[in-house]
Order: sequence, then structure tokens, then C-alpha cells
Amino acid sequence: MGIADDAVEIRARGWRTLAALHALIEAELERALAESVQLSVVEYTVLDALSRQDGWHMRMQQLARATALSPSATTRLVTRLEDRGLLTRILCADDRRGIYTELTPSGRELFERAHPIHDEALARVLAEAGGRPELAPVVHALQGSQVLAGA
Amino acid sequence: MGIADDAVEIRARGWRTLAALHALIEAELERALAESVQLSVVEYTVLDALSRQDGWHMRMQQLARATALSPSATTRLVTRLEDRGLLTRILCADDRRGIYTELTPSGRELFERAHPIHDEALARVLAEAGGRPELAPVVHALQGSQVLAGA
DNA sequence: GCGGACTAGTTGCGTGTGCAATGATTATGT
DNA sequence: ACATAATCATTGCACACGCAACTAGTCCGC
Repeated sequence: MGIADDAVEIRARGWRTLAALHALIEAELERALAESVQLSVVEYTVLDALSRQDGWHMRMQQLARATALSPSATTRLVTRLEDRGLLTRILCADDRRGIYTELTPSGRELFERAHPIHDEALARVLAEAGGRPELAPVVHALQGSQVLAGA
Repeated sequence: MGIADDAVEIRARGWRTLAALHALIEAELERALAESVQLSVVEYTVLDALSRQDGWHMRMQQLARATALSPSATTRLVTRLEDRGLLTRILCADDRRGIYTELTPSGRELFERAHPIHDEALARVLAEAGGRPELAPVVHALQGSQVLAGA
């Protein structure tokens, strides 16, 4: 068991920690959002991404990147949200292959309602995770580094 | 825009970073493992968990926790691996509700083969992620904190 | 002991996902 | 100018997942 093997184990352990934390947070957000606004986490991510592009449009591909989803999944995700009247497809004139998406007033309204719920759940689960010794360092780094980045 | 709002944004940004990093790593591991040993990431996680319980058994429930999966998904995951001859179900005598799972020699052999591939892919994607400014702090924390925990 | 609450694991069912193939539009090379 | 390649989004298909309902086994109170 040499130094190289230690490095392997350290990486693997870090990855397991990351995966565990991710699963914990996602499960809690999923629960909270589904309960109060009938939204999944990815669906919320779409609304969030669109709302942050305030007044401006977003291509399907950008949406796929923001959600870490395949093109096909993105298509259906957008279709679901469109069917609920939360966003609209806008085919752009300059490149007729591309399709822009934009929040409807109803979509923006729902997002405004979902936003505090999302944050409350996130704050709660991060606090809980911060209490677990194996997760705490990552939780701290997550917030600490972002303090610097956000300042 | 007060301090409270900043905290909200910091949490959200941290979560997006975590999710992005998680997706990046998982996609790369998925690709590498599927290509070389026809294993998904969760399937590898099962083999890894079982191999680390060296010589000892694991209940379905523990497996569900280790993989962050529902009981039903765990059942089918184990069934898949059992059908491939990589592990066996063992119903334990002391509590006849419980079911233990154990690696077969074939399963252990496959894991030995998958292990270096897994680590190579993980090391590569972590190095890549470390180069992206928005991901770097978390990547660093992940490995750094584990150095301390592992020592 | 015996009936009811509880736990462990499994199945039916609906749904979201990725991959590969396709249609539609734009870019490129000669 | 025209054919070929590349890009964006969408569909067919198979599959893995979660939830709820179910079966089998254990624990508890009386």
C-alpha cells in the first residue's frame, strides 16, 4: 500500500462524499418542490436559469448544459413546462434551426413562489449536512468559496 | 438586496456548482466504465461497496443507502448483477426477512479489472475540473479534506 | 401463545432518461 | 453554384427509477 494507492483511495472517498451529499440535497429539494409547487428539481433549474437571463432568451442547447441533460431530455422537459403554460418556444429568425425559450408571466409567478421554498429547503439540508463529519468539509468549502466568488 | 439575499444566492450558486461537478464526474465515469467493462456507475458502486466489506455480507438496505437508491431500484439492481453472475443472494438464517449479498469470484475479478479504469477516469476528470475556476475550490476541498480524514 | 404493529424485500405501474436515427437548416469546400 | 458536411432540435425505443401496494417474517403487549 504505497502513496499512489492512497491517492486512489482519497479520490474515491472524495467522490463518494460528493455523490452522497448531492443525493441528500437533491432528494430534499425534490420533496419540498414537489410538495409545494409540483415541480421537480430539473424543472426548477430551468425556471431558475430562464429567470436569471432576465428579459433575454435561451437556446435549447444552453438549457441542456444548465441542466446537465441530453438534448432529447431537454426537448421533453421544455415540452412539459410549455404544456403547463410556464414557458414558450420562440423560433428565432436569424438561425431557423435554433429555438429560444422564454418564461411566461405564469412561469415567472410560479418561480417567484418556488424560490423561497427552494432556498429554505437548501439552507435546511446544508445545515444538516454540515453536522455530519464526513460531509462537513465539502459543505463548508461550497459556501466558503462562494462567499469569495460572490463578493 | 441585503445580506440575507446574498446568503440565498451563495447557497444556490454553491448547489449549482456541486450539481455541475457531480454531473461532469458521473458522465465521465459512466462512459469509461460502460466502454471497458459494461458497468454503470451504480453497478460499480455496488461491487465497490461489497468488495470493501471484505469477506462480509451486506443487506439490501445497506446497499440502498450506499447507492442512494430506493428499495425497489436496489432489488432490480441486485437482480441484474446476479443474472450476470457477479454476486449472489444469501438469505440469512437469523432474520429470515433479510437478504445478504456477496460477490462471486467472477464479480470480484470484474471489479479488480474495473477499479483502475474507474480511478484513471476519476483522476482525469478531477484534473480537468480543477482547471475550471468555478469548480476548482470544491475539487480542492474534496481531495484536501479527505487527505486529513484518510491519514 | 396469539393478534396487531412493524420491518425487509419484492412486484405493478407510470414516467423521465439516454442513445441512435431522422428532419430541417446553415456552413464549407471546390 | 452545388454538393457535402456540420449543427440544432425532435422522435422511436429500450431501460432504470420512484411510489404505492403487497408478501413474508419478526417483535411487542396482554
